[in-house]
Amino acid sequence: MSLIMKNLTDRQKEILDLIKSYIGDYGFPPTRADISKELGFKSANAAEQHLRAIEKKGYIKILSGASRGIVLSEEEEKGIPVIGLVAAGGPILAQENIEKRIPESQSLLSESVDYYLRVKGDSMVDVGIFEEDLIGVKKTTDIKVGSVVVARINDEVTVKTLKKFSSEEVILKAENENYSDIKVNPFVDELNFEGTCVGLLRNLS
Amino acid sequence: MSLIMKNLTDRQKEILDLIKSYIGDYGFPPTRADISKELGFKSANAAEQHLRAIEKKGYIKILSGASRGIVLSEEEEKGIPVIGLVAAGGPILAQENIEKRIPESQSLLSESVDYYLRVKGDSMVDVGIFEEDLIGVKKTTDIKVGSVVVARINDEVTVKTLKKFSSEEVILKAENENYSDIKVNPFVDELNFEGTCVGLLRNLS
DNA sequence: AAAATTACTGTAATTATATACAGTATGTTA
DNA sequence: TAACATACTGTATATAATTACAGTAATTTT
Repeated sequence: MSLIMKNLTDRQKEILDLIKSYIGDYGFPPTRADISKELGFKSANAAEQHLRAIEKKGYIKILSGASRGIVLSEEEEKGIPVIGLVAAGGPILAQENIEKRIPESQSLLSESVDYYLRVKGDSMVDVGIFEEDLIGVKKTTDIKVGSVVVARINDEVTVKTLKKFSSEEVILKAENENYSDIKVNPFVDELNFEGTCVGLLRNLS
Repeated sequence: MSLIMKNLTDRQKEILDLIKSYIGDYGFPPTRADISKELGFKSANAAEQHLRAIEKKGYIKILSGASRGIVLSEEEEKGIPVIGLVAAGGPILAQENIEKRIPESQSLLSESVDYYLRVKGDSMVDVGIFEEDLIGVKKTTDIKVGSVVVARINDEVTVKTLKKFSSEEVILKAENENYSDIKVNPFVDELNFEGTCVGLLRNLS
């Protein structure tokens, strides 16, 4: 079972995914018959019951009487969270850190973005990452040397280029000549990689 | 009448807008009855006839037999065009220049973007605009000194900071010490402002 | 001046859709 | 072990929705 859709059964998740994909294809939600046809149910009521169950768990809202009246719940369409300042101690994606949400950008950035992080400071200006820019972060533990990473050193979140990564030493490079490299000994300091920077968004004007 | 919706009558445009706004509110298109109620028609057939007319003009597709089967046509939801290289001579938004389209980003960039332009060269690196970045351009003739503008000088499109703007001389500044300012005499050279840069998008990884 | 388009009202029929009720079977929780 | 949740089939019905047909009236195009 998925970690995100903890409450939903596999079948229910399958139906929720179908609804989303149907909306993507047609621009409106499926009927009970559409769902049944797609999943091979012989009775439209199978779909109905699943929908009720999914609604009960809060993932959709069924508008009574309206045809195709399936509304994805807030959480489902809230979009990608934008993280401003990260409170010390908690996880980055904690509710208190979420500044707002940006509707899913689809093909906007080629790789999928888990959240946007508002950049503080000018330590990355040489690679064109400026203060107040939003960097698109993909959560991954698969970190590569040379890529821009979001790292957490003793509860402090920082964005830097990964220069060296070995069991004895990790070097994080600031892309600004006024800053020096950060050398971390994983045995001394607590170091976690939150993700890789896969894109950037800037609001001018 | 609007310039963009040239074919549609005011009433038809009103209905098309209603459809879009309804979809925005509910996540699915309205029924004929919904449209009629909203616009005060006493017969659902009034909506039907309008829909047929709008379909005939190519702005929507009506899926026969399907409830709420109104599909916005390609053009209506294609999204914001991405411009790669601009062919000399023609308008920036000419079909041949459109590389792809990005689904409307809504609140992504605070101001509305008319098109994205892929940046060539490194003349703007000092303000964090790198080669291959996409800058969000808003078409406007209301150009301000100090802002990053998209200008066309004798058929060549360039992105620069507007440094000076007077009837005798226009200075466009490259944000890179290796480049010198471009001084344009509007009487000698043909100069057009295509728009202002209101945002930036970058794909890393 | 005729034909077509726009912009509706009104009626009605067919079909599309939601949804209740009655079951069956299996697995899970209290 | 009883109650509940999951995962369906099958039948039926009210209502939601599309959509055809018949008009009226004003405006626009040919």
